[in-house]
Amino acid sequence: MARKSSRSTSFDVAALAGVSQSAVSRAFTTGSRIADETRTKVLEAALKLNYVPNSIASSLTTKRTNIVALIIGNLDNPFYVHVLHTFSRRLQEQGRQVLIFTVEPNSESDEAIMHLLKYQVDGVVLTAAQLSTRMISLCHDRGIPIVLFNRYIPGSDASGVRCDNVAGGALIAEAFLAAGAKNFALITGDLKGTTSQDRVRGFVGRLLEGGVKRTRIVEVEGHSSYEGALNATAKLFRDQNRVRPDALFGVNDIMAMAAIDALRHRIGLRVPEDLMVGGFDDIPEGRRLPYQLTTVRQPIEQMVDETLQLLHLDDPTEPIPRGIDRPIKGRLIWRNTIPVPLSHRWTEPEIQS
Amino acid sequence: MARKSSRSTSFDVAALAGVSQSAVSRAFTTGSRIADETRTKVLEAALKLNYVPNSIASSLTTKRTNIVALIIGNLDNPFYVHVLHTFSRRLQEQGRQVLIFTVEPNSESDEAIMHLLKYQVDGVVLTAAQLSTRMISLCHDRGIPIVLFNRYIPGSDASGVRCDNVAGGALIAEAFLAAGAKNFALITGDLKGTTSQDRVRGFVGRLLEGGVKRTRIVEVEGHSSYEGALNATAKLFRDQNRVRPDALFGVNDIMAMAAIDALRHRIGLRVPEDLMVGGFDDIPEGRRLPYQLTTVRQPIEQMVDETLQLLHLDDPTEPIPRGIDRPIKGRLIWRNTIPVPLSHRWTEPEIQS
DNA sequence: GTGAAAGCGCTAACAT
DNA sequence: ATGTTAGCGCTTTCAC
Repeated sequence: MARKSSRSTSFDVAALAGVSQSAVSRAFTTGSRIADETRTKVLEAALKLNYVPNSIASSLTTKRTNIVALIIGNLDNPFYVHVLHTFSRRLQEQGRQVLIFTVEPNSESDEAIMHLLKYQVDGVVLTAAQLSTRMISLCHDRGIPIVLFNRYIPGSDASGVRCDNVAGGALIAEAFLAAGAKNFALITGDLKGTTSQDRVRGFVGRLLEGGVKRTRIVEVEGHSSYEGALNATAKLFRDQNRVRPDALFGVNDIMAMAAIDALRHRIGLRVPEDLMVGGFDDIPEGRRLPYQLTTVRQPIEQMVDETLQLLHLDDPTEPIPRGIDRPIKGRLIWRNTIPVPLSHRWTEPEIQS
Repeated sequence: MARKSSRSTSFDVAALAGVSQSAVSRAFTTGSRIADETRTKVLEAALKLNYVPNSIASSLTTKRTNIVALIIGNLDNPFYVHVLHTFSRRLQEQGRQVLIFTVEPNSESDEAIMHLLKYQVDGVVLTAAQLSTRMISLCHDRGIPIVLFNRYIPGSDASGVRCDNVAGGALIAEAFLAAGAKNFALITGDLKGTTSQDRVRGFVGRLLEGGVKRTRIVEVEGHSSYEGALNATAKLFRDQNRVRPDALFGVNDIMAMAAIDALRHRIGLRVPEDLMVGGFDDIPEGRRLPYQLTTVRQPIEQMVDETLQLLHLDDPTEPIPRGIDRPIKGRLIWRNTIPVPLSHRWTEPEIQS
C-alpha cells in the first residue's frame, strides 16, 4: 500500500479560504501586495490543513533553493566541526540550510561538485578538501558562487577566506624565540594543503629572520591528524644522536596535542619544562586541563561572516567575486605550553570565558 | 548585471543530440528503455553542454528529493559528529545527501521540523534533541518517516534505534563490582534525555542487584558536557566528610574524560589507582594516551544501518514503521581506567586497530 | 488588491 | 525504442 502523502497544496488552501491560488502564494511571500484581511484568511486555512509551502516547487521558478552546499574533508578535526556548526547556525538564521558533502580528507571533491550541481544550491563552501579548477568554472558558469574556506587554489579564480597562516606561523616562531628556544621541531600537516604550507613558511621564515640556522629546524610529517602526529613525534626522538629540540610547533592543535601526549607518555619529557610546544587553531579541546595549549586563534566567526558575504546569497544579481583573497589575522593565545617571557608577562592577558 | 545562469536544460541537450526531450530524461534514468546508441548520443551532447539534470525539477514529479534531514543537537560531543559522518557517508553511497539542522542541545526541534517540511525531505533522523509528538505526526501524515537515534519519546509512535543503554550501564556496574569497588559516583547527562536516564538506571540497578546499598551511590549532574562534568567532579569532592568514592561512572565519554582531568589536575587523585572510572560511547578521543578509557562501545555502524532500514528510502510505498524500538547491545571495552580483575584477564582481549 | 494563465525543468503515461 | 503530452506545486506577469 502506498504511503498516503496527504500534503495539501496551495490550491487546497485557496479553496478553503475562498481565494485564488495566487493569493495563497502572496500570503506566504513577505513584501507582496496583499490585503491584511486576505492574508489572515489564507493563513488560517493553511493552519487548518497543515499546509507548508513546497520550497522545491517554488525554487523551480525563483531559481533559489536556499540551500548552501558545504564540502568538508575532515570531520576528525574539531576545528572543522566548529566551522560546520558556525555555518549551519548562521545560515539557519537566514532561513537557509546546509547540505553536507563529506569527502575523504584532502581528496579531490570533483565528484561532490557534480552532485551538488544537481541540487541547484545557491552557493558552495569548500573546506579541508582539494578541488580542480575545472569544477570551479563549472560552478561559476552556472552562476553558483563557490568560496574556499582556509585554502586557496593557485591559478584559479575562486575566491577564498582564510586565516593569515603565514603571519600565524610567525607568531608561534616569535613566541618560541622570546622564550629562548634554540632548536626547533615542526610537525607539518597535509603536504598538498596550502594551510599547512603557509604556516610552515611563516614559522620557518620568522625563525630564519631571527638568526636561527636552517639546520636547527627539523620537519616531520604529521598528516594533520592525531595519529599521524603521534608517529611523527616518535620519529623525531628516535634518533638519539640528534640534538633534542626544545621547541615544537604542531601545525594544528590536534597534532600539537598528540605531540604533548607522546612526549609525556611515550618519550618521558615534560611540557613545557623540557620542551615547549605551540599549536594552531585554538580548538576548545586545547584549553583543557592536561594541555592548556598556547596557540594561534583562528577567528572563525569573522571568517564565516566574510565567507557568507562573498557568497552574496541575498543578491544573486551581484557578479560572482573572482580571485578575491581575504586573509584574516589570527591572534596568539598565551597559555601554558610556552613559558611566557618576562617582557610579555603583563601584556595580552587572556580573558578566560 | 544579473548573473548569467547558463544552465542548459534537457531541451538544449535534446536539440543538440537530435532526439526528443524525453529521450534525454531516459538517458539519465538507469533501467529505462532506451537504445544504447541513443543514450550515447545524448550523453555526448550533455557533456558538451555541461548538462547536469536538475534534481529539484525531477523531484517535483517523482516526489523524491534524495535528501535526508538530520537534526542534531550536540556537535560538541564527538560521538554525534561521528554519527553525522557515518550517516553522510552511507547516504552518499546511495546517491543521497544530508540536509543538516542544528538545534540547541536538548531543545525542542519543532521549528526545525517546520523547515524541513518545506524541503520535502525523504526522511528525517533525529539525534540529541527533543521533539513533540505533534511534529512526529505532522511528518508521518505527510508520508515522511522519522526515526529517533539513541532516544525515544514516550507515548509517541515514532520508531527509534538506540544503544541498549540500560544493559550498557549495567556493564560498567559489573566491571566496577568485579574490580572490587565499594563506593560509587555517577555523573549524569541531560536529565530530560532518555539516554542518560537509561544508563543511570542500568548502572544503579545492577549495583543494587550486586548488594550495594543505595547510600553508597552518589549522583551529580554533568549536563552531558565536558565543562559540566568538570564542575560535577569538583562538587563531588568538595565535601571532605563524605566517604570518597572509589569508582566513578561518566554517563558519556567526554564527561568521563573531564572527570579524569579534574581528578588528576584539580583533586590530585590518580586513575585508576585511587579511583577507577568508566565511560560510555567509545569515542576515539577516549583511546588516547592520557585516558585509555574503559567504556561501552556503541556500535555506530550497525545503529546507522538499522536506522536507514527503518527509513525505507528505497521503497516509499512501504508503510511508515511506527512504534518500533530497536535496542542494540553495546560492548564493554576494557582499557586502563578500570583495573581488570584476574578472572577477566584472558577473556575478551581488545583487538586494537 | 486580486485572479487567470503561462511556465520553471523534469517524469510518466500514452501513443506510435 | 521513441516522441507527444499532461502534469508536479509554485511564482510571476498581465489584466482587471
